Amino acid sequence: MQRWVLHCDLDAFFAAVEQRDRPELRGRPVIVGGDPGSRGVVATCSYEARAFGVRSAMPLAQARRLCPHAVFLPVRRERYAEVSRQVMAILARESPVVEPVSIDEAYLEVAGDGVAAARRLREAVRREVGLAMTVGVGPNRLVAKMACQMAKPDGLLAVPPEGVQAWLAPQPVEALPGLGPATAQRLRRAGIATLGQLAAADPLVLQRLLKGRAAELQARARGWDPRPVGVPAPTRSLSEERTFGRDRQPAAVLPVLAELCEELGTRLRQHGYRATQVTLKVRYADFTTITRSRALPRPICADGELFAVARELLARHVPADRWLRLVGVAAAGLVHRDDPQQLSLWPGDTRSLRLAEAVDRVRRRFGRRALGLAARWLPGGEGEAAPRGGGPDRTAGRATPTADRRRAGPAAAGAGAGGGRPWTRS
DNA sequence: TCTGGGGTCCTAGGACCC
DNA sequence: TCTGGGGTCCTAGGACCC
Repeated sequence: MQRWVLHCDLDAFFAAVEQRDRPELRGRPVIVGGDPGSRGVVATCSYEARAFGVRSAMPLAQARRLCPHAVFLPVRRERYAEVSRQVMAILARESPVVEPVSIDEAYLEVAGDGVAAARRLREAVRREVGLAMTVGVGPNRLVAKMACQMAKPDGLLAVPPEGVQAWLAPQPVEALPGLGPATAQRLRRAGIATLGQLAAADPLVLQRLLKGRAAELQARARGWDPRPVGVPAPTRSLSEERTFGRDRQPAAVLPVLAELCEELGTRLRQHGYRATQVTLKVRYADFTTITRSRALPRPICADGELFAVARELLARHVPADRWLRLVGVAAAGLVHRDDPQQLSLWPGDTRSLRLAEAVDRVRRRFGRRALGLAARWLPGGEGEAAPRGGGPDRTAGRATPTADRRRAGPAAAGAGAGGGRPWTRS
């Protein structure tokens, strides 16, 4: 029996959920991403907004100029995740082989009639969740995804194996997923503009243009893609970053960096990971971005240990008088708790892991900021004067008034989903 | 116009080792 | 005087995706 790959993609997902939840928004341009006066970009916009030229990743200020009468909404990630789970559950009824790739996309493998399966899925998602989903059907992931792109919005396109080459050949090179503007420009300058030309190109010429990606991209241009469905790639890194409302100098960045390290540490421990590499990311006011990283002698996951490394990288590599618009921290070189080989390499370092997990239990009970690092780095906090080596618990009972305001403020105000004013950031 | 936040993979130079 | 060869790790940046 013929096996088919389906690529399912929810149309204008965030905006569609908002229009579904609030009927008065239907038929109107809706832009999800936040306050158009803030530093931010369009996460998703409805097709009504796209008619005005608004696109994903466009600065919100530009979107407002193009479409001033649009409704601008904040991103309600929890809500979209909930709707996403409903859709994924419908997909799982159709096939045991489902691979979600993002909040609004999944691959499926089915045996038999791929088109009939795609019709059933589209119908079920529309009826049960109230959303439009485009489905591409093909002999592999690549063809299914490209068919889906072409069928949007609210469409279904199937490309049978024998039709793949003829279907691909006339398409522009940038239609190939993974081949972006920079690579497309290089190919075009060499006279390669279509997938047919890429498929037929001299491998030696491609080697010069594309280096290590030459063979893979040429194979894909011919419709070849051996990647299996249903085998999610292991996690390689986790990160947290924040863009400030107004630029800051390094000293004023520390409280944010401390919070990011707490959030990152919590996620690492949730998934049972520890990191052997920490990277600090900084974006300067002129938008140039640097990363500075350090490999660690043993894997870590405690907030304070992450912060110590990140802070040291900041002090060493970022001049104190420069203005920053973003700071971020990433954990890589991940080792998992259950990997016996990795565990035996570092016996004896379970103590800090146990301590961090105990902190997580306290936080689940008393709130996210309990036993936090961040308080002492707030303006007016203890900052550099804080005693060293005391562990995170030393600051718990001494939160500053500033910290107390923060504790009671945004978290409480934003608690009701959709209850907060639009555009307010917590 | 003024540029989010979360990821993956590739390249390339230098250090270091045998 | 003219300066090996190969492998791995570390680090930084860039392309790309949703």
